[in-house]
Amino acid sequence: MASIQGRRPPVMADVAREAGVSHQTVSRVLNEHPNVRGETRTRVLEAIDKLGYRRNLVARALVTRHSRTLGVVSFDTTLYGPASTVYGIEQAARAAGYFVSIVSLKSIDRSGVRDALDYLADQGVDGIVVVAPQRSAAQALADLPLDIPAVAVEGGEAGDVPVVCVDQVEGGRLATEHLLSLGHETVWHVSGPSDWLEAEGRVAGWRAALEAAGRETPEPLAGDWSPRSGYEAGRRLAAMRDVSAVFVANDQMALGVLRAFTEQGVRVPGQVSVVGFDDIPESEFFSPPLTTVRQDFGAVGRHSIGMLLRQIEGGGEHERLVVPPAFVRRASTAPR
Amino acid sequence: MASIQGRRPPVMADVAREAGVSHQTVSRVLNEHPNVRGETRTRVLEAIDKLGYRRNLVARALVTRHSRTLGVVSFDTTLYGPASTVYGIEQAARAAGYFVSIVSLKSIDRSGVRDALDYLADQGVDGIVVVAPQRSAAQALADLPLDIPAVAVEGGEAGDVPVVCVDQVEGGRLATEHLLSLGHETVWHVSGPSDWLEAEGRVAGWRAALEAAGRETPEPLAGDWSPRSGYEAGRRLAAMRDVSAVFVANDQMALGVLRAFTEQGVRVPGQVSVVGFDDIPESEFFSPPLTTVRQDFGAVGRHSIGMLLRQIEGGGEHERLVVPPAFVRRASTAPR
DNA sequence: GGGAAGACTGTGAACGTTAACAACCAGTCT
DNA sequence: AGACTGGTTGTTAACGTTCACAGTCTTCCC
Repeated sequence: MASIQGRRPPVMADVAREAGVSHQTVSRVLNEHPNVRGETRTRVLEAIDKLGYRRNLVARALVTRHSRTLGVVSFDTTLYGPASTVYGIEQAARAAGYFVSIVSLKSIDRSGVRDALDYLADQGVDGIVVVAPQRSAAQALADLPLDIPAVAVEGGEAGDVPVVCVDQVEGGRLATEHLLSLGHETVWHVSGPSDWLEAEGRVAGWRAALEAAGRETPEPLAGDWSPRSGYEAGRRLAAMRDVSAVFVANDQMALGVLRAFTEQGVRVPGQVSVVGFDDIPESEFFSPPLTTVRQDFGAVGRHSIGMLLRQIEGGGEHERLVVPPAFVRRASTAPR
Repeated sequence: MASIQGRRPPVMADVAREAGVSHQTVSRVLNEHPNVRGETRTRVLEAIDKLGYRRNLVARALVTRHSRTLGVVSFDTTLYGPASTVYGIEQAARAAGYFVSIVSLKSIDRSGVRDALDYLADQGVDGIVVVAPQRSAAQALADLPLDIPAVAVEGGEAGDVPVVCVDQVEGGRLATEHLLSLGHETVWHVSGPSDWLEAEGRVAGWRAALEAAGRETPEPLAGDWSPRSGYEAGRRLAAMRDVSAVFVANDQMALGVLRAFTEQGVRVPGQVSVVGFDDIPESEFFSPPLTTVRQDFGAVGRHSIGMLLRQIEGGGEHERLVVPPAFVRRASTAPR
C-alpha cells in the first residue's frame, strides 16, 4: 500500500520500494535496458501503474544533459508559409519524441535572432531550427559561433549551418516560362521585399527565364508580401501599356493585383495573365482561380527536423537540401 | 584566471571561486536577493561576465519545481485563427519571461487532447493553454482532472477551467442585423462544422437576430471552413430563388461563395449581399472587398496568458473573459 | 568441483541549482 | 556591558534522475 503522505507525486524511490527493488532497477526498466529479469520488469511496471508514477524529465535532463527539446526561431508565424513550415517542424519533431519550444520574432534583425538563440540555449534545447527567410537573419546565423546543432530553413548561405529550402529560382523560372510559352512577349514581376532571400530567388528565376528566351527584362515592382502592396502594384500595372503577363511573388499580392485589375476593368486572363507563388488554400477560389507555384512546406519542415536529428545524433556534414516547387495551372493565365 | 580544463561550461561554483565567495552568494546575486553588499555583487557580476557563465535552467527547474515554460495545445495551426492566437500567446508569454512549448493536434478527439496534456505535463510545464475550438476538445478538457493550471481558448463550457473567447453570438448577430438593416427580407447562412463551438455561436447569433426581427429562418448550409465547402454552398445558393443576403461563417468560405456566385453570374452586392467572419488579411481585396466581422486574436492570446499567469501565481477564480468582435463594413453588402 | 563468463541487481556519487539554517558582524537598545 | 536586531555570508542538504562500479547469482565448461 502506498502511504498517503501529502500529495507529493511518487518518485522512482517510491516505485522501487513498492516493487521491492532498487531505484536503479526501476530506471533500467524505464530505459528498456536489456538486462532485467522478466518477472522483475513486470513487478516494476505494476508498481509504476499502481502508484501512477511518471518520470521526471527535468531531473533526467539535468544528468543526461539532453532535454529532448528542440527550439524553433521563426518570423511572423501568422503568414501562411512560416505557419505551415512550423507546423511541419512540430509534427516531425514530436514524431521523433522531441518537444518543440518556439520563439516568434517581430523584427528580424541581428540582435533579435541573437537574443532568440541565447534564450533557447539557456533553456537547454538540444538543437535549433531557424526559419530565416531574410538575409539579415541568415547572416546573424552565420556570424554566430553556435555550440548547439542548428539547421536553417530558407537560409541561403548560412555559414556552416546546414540549410533546407525550396528552389525559389526554379519556381520563378517555372512561372515565367509558363507565361512565355503562352506567347507573351515579356513578363512583368511584382517582387517581395528585397532583403528576403525567397524574393531574391524568385526574381533571379524570372530574370533567368527571360534572358534565356532573349526577352527584355522590365523593372520589377517591389511589394512587401501584403495584399495591399500587390494592389498598389496592380494599379500601376493597369495604367501601363503592353502589360500582358505578370508574375507576382506570392499569392496574397497576386490577390491584390487581381483586385486592382478588376477595379480598373482589366480582364484576367483576357487581357493580362497572372501567376502567383505559394498556392495558399484560397488561391483556387480567387477570381479567376490563380495559376501559381506550390511550395511543399510540410516537406521542408520534415526535412529540417531530419537533418537536425542527424546532426544531433551522429556527425554533421554540411548538407544543403533543396525541395523542388510544383507548378499549378489554373485559370488566371491564357495564351496571348 | 579561469583554468581551461576541458570545454565544460562554467557553473556557479566556478563563478564563486573566481569572485572569492560561496556559490550561494552567486545564486543570491542572480536571483536579485536584496541582502548582498554592493561591492560583493559587482565582484560576482564581473566574475560571471569574465567566465561567460550562464545559469543552468534545468537544474534550477529541478529544485524550484517551476520550469517557466507554458504549454500550448492547438489544432491545425495552419489556419489563420489558430495561428494568430498562438502567435499572440507566444508573444505574451515571452514578455512575461516564460518559454512556450507547443503541440499541434491533427485530429482533436478526446484521446488526442489527453495525450497532448500528458505530454506537456511530463515536460513539467507550469501551465497550459488549450485552444479548444471543438466541442470534443472542450469536453476532454472538462473531464480531465488536471493538476496543472490551465486556460481554455474558445472553450465554451470547459468545466472548471477558465475560458477566454470571442463573443461569437454577438458576431453572428452583428452580421445578420447589418444585412437586415439594409432591407433584406431574411438572411441565409453558411455555417462551420457543427462540432465547432465557434460555428455554433455564430449560428445562434444569426438565428437570434432573425427571430428578434420576426423573420423566417432558412435552413443553414453546412460547410467545413474550407474555401471549397463555401464554393459548394455558393453553387447551391446561386441556384435558389429569393436569396438576397448570406452570412458566411468565415472569410475563407465566403471567398468560395463569391467564386461560385461569379461563375453563376450572380452579382455581389448587386443581387446578393455577403458577409464573412474573421477579417483575414485577404478579405479586403476579395472581389468585391468583403464585409466581415473581425476577431482580435492577439487580444485573445494576451488575455489567455494573463489569466494563466494569474492562476499560476495567485489564486485562480473561475473567470470567463469575452472579447467583443468588431463589425467591418466593406463592399460586399448593399441595400436590397 | 573450481573457475569464468554473463546475466541481473544494488550502492554510491554525480548533475547544478535553490532552500534552510547557522554563523558572523556591526550597530542599537536596555 | 550584555542582549538583541538585522544585514551579510557560508555550509549543508535537498531536488529526482542516470552513470560507474561493484557485487551476487546463475550457468557452463574443463
